[in-house]
Amino acid sequence: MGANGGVGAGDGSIEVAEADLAAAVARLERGHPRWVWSDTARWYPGLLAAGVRVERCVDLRLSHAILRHSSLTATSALATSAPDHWDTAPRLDALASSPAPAPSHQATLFDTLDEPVAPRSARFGATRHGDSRQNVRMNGATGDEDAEVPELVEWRRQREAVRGATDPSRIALLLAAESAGSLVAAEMQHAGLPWSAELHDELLTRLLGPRPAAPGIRPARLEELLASIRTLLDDPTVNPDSPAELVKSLRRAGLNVTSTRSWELKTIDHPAIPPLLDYKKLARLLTANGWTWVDTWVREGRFHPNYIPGGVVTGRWASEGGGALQLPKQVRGAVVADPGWKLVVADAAQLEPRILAALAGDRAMAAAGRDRDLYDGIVASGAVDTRAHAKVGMLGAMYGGTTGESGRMLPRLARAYPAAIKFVEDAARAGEAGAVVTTRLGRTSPRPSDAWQDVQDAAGGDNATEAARSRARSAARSWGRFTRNFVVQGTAAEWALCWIGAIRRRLWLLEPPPMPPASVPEEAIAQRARVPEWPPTQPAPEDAPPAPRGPAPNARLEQRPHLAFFLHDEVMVHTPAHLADAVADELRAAALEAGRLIFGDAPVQFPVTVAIVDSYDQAK
DNA sequence: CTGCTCGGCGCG
DNA sequence: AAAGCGCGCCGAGCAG
Repeated sequence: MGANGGVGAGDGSIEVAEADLAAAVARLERGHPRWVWSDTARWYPGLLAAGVRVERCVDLRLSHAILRHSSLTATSALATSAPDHWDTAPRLDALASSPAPAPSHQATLFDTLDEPVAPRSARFGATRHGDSRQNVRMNGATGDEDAEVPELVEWRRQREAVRGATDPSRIALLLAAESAGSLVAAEMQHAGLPWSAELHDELLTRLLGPRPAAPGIRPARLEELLASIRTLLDDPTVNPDSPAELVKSLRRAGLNVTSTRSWELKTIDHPAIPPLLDYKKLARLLTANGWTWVDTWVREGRFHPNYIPGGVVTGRWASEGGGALQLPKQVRGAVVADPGWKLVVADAAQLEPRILAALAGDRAMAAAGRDRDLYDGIVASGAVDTRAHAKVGMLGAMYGGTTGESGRMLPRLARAYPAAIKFVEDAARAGEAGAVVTTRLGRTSPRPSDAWQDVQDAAGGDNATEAARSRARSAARSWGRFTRNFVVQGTAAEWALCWIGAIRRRLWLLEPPPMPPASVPEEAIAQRARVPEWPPTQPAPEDAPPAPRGPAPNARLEQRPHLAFFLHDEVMVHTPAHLADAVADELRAAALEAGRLIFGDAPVQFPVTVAIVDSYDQAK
């Protein structure tokens, strides 16, 4: 491909220098295309760094993973073909710092108007090792050239899989939501979570004492506690950071413990236990979220974790770097809005049991959650006597708990909500039999491993030992607990993806300027906020002037209300203060939208609690 | 020295 | 309360 700098080549493609890539994407973005690329995590961070936001995309890697395993597309060419590089391609964001040259990956841009309209496409390839240029190739509608574009080939294969699916609308929605989520993930990493290193230091100093001169030196408070522990256990050298050593020391002191878990220690009455529990709590704070953590992960007032959409089998996100999804409540006071900005924190109330009610079509449970706390509603129905019982009982039903309080609640819940309980029981039975289960939108659980199957087979014969049978039963029940939970957790994750996708679109269309001009009253701004449909239906025709929708693609998203954090069923938006109320409304409206997208008119509500705060610890 | 597992604990 | 699901990260301890 020939010319540099946007000059057309003979086949209708253009090629631009890498330095011009973001500008080219920003220009094309005005036509509201759907970018189809190999991997959002590979392509989008660079665009964001250049100040370019895209409206929508297809993430072929994430979509492929769903389609490969979904029971809704099991007979598709994609699912029945041999595994290829789409199954094994690593996420490429991590390779940026790798010494090895990154493999060539392509991205293709085209419009996803339904066939038979042939897509106009642009394509750019990864920079080759030692090559500073980047290709953008604009194709005409001819199919022969398209066939050479691996992304276009894969995209067609995926479309065929969706078209032939048992329920195309479900899987299509899942792919749209997953891809929208990939955009959110990259944008949140880009914008970061507002984090005050100063407040964090104050918090650590208050709890641990001043920062030690070097890592590895215990802070003053830990030294004090250590001295007490050693004295009270009469063991001047015990290291409480070593579970094995500590358990020996405790037993030498006459304490009958089998581990050093906090919950076990709490049942022991001994003077060494309180300082030991304090020590463990503070030592955890120091190692997980202490000064080293701040030095490592907070830069210029932001924590930039790497979110990994689809990183969990159930469809939840994972994260890496800084433990973003495990931020202890202890340190959330360091998450503070910028001056003149607010944090709007929302979480879905009792999301998983509500999801179960909707999945199972359980009208009684739906009614229990209508316009109130679901667990309160379960109590009001007379099924159980306290909210705590309702909660532990429902969690046990969804996780497969059989013992204790949770197990005792199950028969009562089964009487009051037979459809819901049957639903999770059926999912468990399927797993125990080695079958797969599928979420509402079509994400399917993995098959049990060969080792699992071997254990089952070994227990099948007439001469199987009792030990083998017992092992097989145990493994079967364990996998049943997994599949039981998979349908609920996985569908909840789908709801959450739809929620954040809707939030993302709504926030972008919220009134643009970070601060309103002095002459415009704030009320007028809120009223101008408009909400189109999501997922997007038909893009504007190519030859029509694009409708004015939202700010320019290269408006800085971090200067506008934006998602700053997402934690399974909870979101945080960082917003100029004058838009906080409007943001809160959008979060609620987006939740309504997510419920309708996935469950249509099912009479199940998905309420969210919303708090407008200055720091994260002020939320709920 | 690196790389691995384990115990433990943070989150939903 | 610590059972039943899903994760990531830490230090300790061990193997190579």
